[in-house]
This record gives sequence, structure tokens and C-alpha cells, in this order.
Amino acid sequence: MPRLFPRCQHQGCRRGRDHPDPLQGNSHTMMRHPIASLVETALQAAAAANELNTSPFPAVIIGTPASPEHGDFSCNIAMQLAKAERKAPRQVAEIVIRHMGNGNGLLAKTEIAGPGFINFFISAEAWHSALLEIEAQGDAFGRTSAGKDAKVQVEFVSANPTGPLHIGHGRGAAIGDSICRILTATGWDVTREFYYNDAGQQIANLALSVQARCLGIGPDDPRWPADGYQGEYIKDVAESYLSRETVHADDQHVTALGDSHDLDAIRRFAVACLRHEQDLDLKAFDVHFDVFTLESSLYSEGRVDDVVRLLGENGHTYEQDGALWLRTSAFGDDKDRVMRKSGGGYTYFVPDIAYHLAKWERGFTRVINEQGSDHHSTVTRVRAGLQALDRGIPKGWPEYVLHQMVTVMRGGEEVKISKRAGSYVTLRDLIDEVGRDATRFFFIMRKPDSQLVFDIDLAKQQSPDNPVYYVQYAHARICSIFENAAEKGFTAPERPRADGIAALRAPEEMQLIKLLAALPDTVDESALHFEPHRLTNYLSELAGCFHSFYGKHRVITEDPDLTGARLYLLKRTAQTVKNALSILGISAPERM
RNA sequence: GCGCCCGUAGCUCAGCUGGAUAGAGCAACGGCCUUCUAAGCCGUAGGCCAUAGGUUCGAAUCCUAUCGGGCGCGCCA
Repeated sequence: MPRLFPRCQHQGCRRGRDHPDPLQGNSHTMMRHPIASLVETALQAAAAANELNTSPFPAVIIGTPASPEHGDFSCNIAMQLAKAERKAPRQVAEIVIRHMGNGNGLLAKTEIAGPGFINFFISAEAWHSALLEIEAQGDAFGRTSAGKDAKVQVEFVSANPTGPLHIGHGRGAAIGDSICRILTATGWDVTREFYYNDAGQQIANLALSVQARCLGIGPDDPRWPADGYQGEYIKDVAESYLSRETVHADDQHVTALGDSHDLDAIRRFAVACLRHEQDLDLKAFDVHFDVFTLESSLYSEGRVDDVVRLLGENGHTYEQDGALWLRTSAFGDDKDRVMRKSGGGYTYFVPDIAYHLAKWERGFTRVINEQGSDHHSTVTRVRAGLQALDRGIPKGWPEYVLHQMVTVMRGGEEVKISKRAGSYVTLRDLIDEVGRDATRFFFIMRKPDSQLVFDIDLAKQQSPDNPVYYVQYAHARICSIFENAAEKGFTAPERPRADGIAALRAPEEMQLIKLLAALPDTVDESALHFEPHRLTNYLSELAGCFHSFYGKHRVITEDPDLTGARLYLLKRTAQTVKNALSILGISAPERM
């Protein structure tokens, strides 16, 4: 979603404004960063020797070649410099290499290839020592310090309390929660927030619907409210209300008055009831929030009035047709928007602006809103309103992650999701049917930008076709190998002798090691782009790599050194799979 | 009509802030269990990266049009 994220001024940095550079000061990135340093040092040395004259040098980007013949990593700096240096790219590459060391044995070989790539071949010793580093980092392996403990707030789900959470909310919950976990894993100080509307027209409809049910009026009755909520759950709320139950939601308790004529009491009770249900859904999904903000609080604290006054003082509002308008078109919107309706009352986006101003005043210079793309129009409006406040809030603040629609398939047919009709697939139904792990995995396995087909049959299937089982099975299979090894007298984890690890030479072993070492980079990239699917893809690839190794080599052999080395490698593999799953809130079963 | 997202193998999707011969899984076809979990592995086949221009050393990736699909376009949220 390029338009939503203004480009950063920093070289080599894609995300907006002032924030820690994900590759700066990151000691956990195993290979990429040391290589970048080698290249940078070489460039400086070449400049000092007057062999290169470009100043400043562009950011050094270390890529990963598609083909193994091209090494483990590559750098395109020579091609970037060629024009300015007025030299052939390969000639520039030659100069760079001449001034570059081998990084204390990190590099086995450096080549110039193709149009001017510098290809790096990491030494086997360096890969082997990466395993030791992975062991040393333990549960922390995969975590990085890219965020430098800076504050970030993530708002997600934010469903209105008018019904149970549905599939769309589920995707939002899974993506939002995963983003929070990934940001935490990359060293950010994350606050998770849920905002809900407990004041608008939809809530009035909810109250009227519950009241109607209290009075024994159903949807077929002519007295049924025009935009009433017809779901069965409304009947349950009404019954609870009439029997004067007490519900707990967020940090409040609400006891029903049981009076069918007190609409306000019905509203408060219904909101608490449905919020309570949503909390249970989220709990079943293992999704938790730090802060709940109620729309009504923005009114009661005077924040909405403050915002309206500020916008007026700044000269961005005007009266027309009996309504108060905000000149959002002056800030990139298609047209101006009504703030106060001619019949009184503010439109939803006014408290939205107040809410975001409050976020800003709470000190969050970085805020991410995860929501369905059907609410895309709020992005421009909220940002326009914040600009009109003239409070020094950056133009691209807050950032947005918008996820596309979910289609649910069962038995090869689309399951229609309709609040009106009975075929209403809730998040809870889905979790109950396919399980929490599979639900989470499936919701995040595609890029948020892409529409998602959720195949219930596949998600339930215990077969390699099902990516979540495929990944979890890799972990369970390794655990099983260790049980077997223990029976045969090998203690796990078997740390190989100092030179024992060098027994790992087979292509499948080396490939596995390289993939393990890539986890920190993958986590960083995932955080940078707000794309959890990069981690599920990584996990699928890692699991495949392990299964492939398993198919070709025996772990427990006659050779104790080789057995020890392989057990050690598999211990790191299991650890890496578990750590990556853990970052996504998915379990790593030891037995399946 | 306007805005946003998407368009890559028959299907579902990756493709790492522009890089080297475009990848995976499923489906299809052919192999592999007296041996650490077959919930697995190996192989074959499958492509004008929607189309047309442009930017440059280089484009699936960036820009502009066009076509196709989704979402939004309210004094609802």
C-alpha cells in the first residue's frame, strides 16, 4: 500500500518519518550486516586511496541471489556507482574487492559476476559458528533490537459492540496481533488498543432492537425497528437484561435494570454484553489488549468539543445547509465532509479525529491502525482532520494496514457471511471448528493487501497440504527423533565437540543452517512492512528444508560425531521453528 | 464517473524497499515405508508475470494509459 506510507528521507529506508532504522545497531542480524560493514569499509578505503570519488556513497544493500552459484549474498553497489565513477561496473567491483578484507574468516570467497555483482560466499566455519550463536541466543533467537525500545501504538479489531466478531474481524485480529508480536520481537515498546463506538446511530439501533425483544417484538412484527439487528444473540441479551444479570466487559461491570422502558440502561447493558462476548472470542484467539477506548469517553471528556472548536478557530469549518462542514478537500480529500449534522450530533469522523489527537498527545509518534479495507475512506479523512488541527502532526500519521476481504470456503462452496441471514460464520465458530493455531496461521498467511480464501476443509486437514500442520509436524518430528536418540543413549541436546560441528557438510545440512540464520532478517523485514505472511512463508520453507534433510539423511547413525552434530543441528532447527511460531502466537507441539 | 487494492502455472499464492535462467504448495503424471512419525520424501510436466507504452546498465517490481475483479464513494460507522 505505497500511497499510505510516505517515503522516509533516510537512504535505504522505506518507512515514514523519524523512526529507528531496522538495520542500524542491530547486532542480531547474523550475516547481512557484517557484510554490509565490510563493503562500507572497503568503499571508505577506496575513497581514501583516491580510487573512488563518489560522495556520499549510496546505501549499501546486501541482497540474496536467486541461484546458489551466485553465492550466499550479493551486492549491487558497483553497478550503482558505475555511472558517477565513469567506470565499468566490473571495474568498480574490482576496486571494492581489492580494498575489502575477508571479515576474520567470514568470507570464503568473493567474486565479480554478471553485469557487476559482487557475490559473497560465506565460509563453512562461519555458518557452523552461526549455530553456536543461535544456541547462545536461545528463546531470544529471531528477536532483534531494531525498534530501540521506541513507543508504538497499534489499534486493531475495534469492532463495534453490535454483534459477535465475524471472519473479517478475525483476519484483523490475527494480522494486528501478529504485527504487535513482531514489533515486540524487533524491540518496539508496543501498546495494543481497541477502540469502540458506544455512542452512535448503530448503537441506538442496537438498544432499540434489544428493547423490542424485551417487549416480545420480533423482526416480523410491524413495530420492529427499521434498522434493527435481527440476530438470535439480541434475544439472549434481552433475556439477560430482563433477568437483571451483571456483565463484565473491559474494566467495567454493568448490572441490568430489567426495565424495558429505560432505553439508556438497555444500551449500556447491551454494549457491555456484546463487548463481553467479543472479549471471550478474543480470549479464545489468544489476543489481548492493553487499552480500551470508548467513543463516549471522548464526548464526556470534552475532547470532541475541543476538536470542533480548534478546527473552527483554524478557519477550516463553515456552515452550509444547516450543517457544519470541515474543509477536508484542502487536505487531500475528494470533497468536504459534514462534521455536525443539520439534525444535530457529530458524524463519526469527528470523534475519530479527537481520538487520534488524544493518541498523539499520549506521546505516540508512531501509530498503526489495522482495519478492513472497506473502511479505507477514513484514512484520508482522519489525516485531513489532524492536519487541519495544525498541531504539528506529520502528514502521513497515523500509518494504516488495511486488509482485504475474506472468503470462506467449505466443501468447495463459498459460505456466505450475512448478519441478516442465519448463515453467520463467527470468529468463534471458526476457532471452535478448525482450532486456534490453524485459524491464526491461515488468516496471516497471505499479504494483507490480497484477498484471502479461507478453506475450512484444508485448515482442518491433518495432511501435508495443510501448511500449519506441515510446519508444526516438523517440530514434532524433531522432538520424536530426540526421544528416539535418548533411548539409544544419546543425550539431547548433544553439544558436539569443538570440531564435531564441522561434520555438517551435506548440502541439505548447509541449506538448513543458512535458513536458520535468516530468521532475524525475516523478522525485521516482516516488522518493516507490517507483513506477518513473510514469517509463515519462512516457516513453510524451513519446514520443507528440514523434511527434505530428513528424507535424505539418517540422524542417528553409527558415527557418534556425525550423530552428535546432526542432533545439534536439529536442536537448533526445532528451536528456530518454535521461536518463529511463538512470534506469531502459534504453538509448537512436541507430539502430533 | 472518482479513489484505494488486486491481476504471476489449471487452482491458491510467494517473489525480500529495481537485480542475474520467474518460485512454492495443490491438482495431473511417475517413483519411495522390514530402517529416527508416509501428518513425510524424490522426480516429470506446467508461464507472452492482464495488455500497450515509458523510465534505465537492468522491470513481475517504478510511471502513464487500457482491460478485468474486489472494496469504498452517506448529514452510517
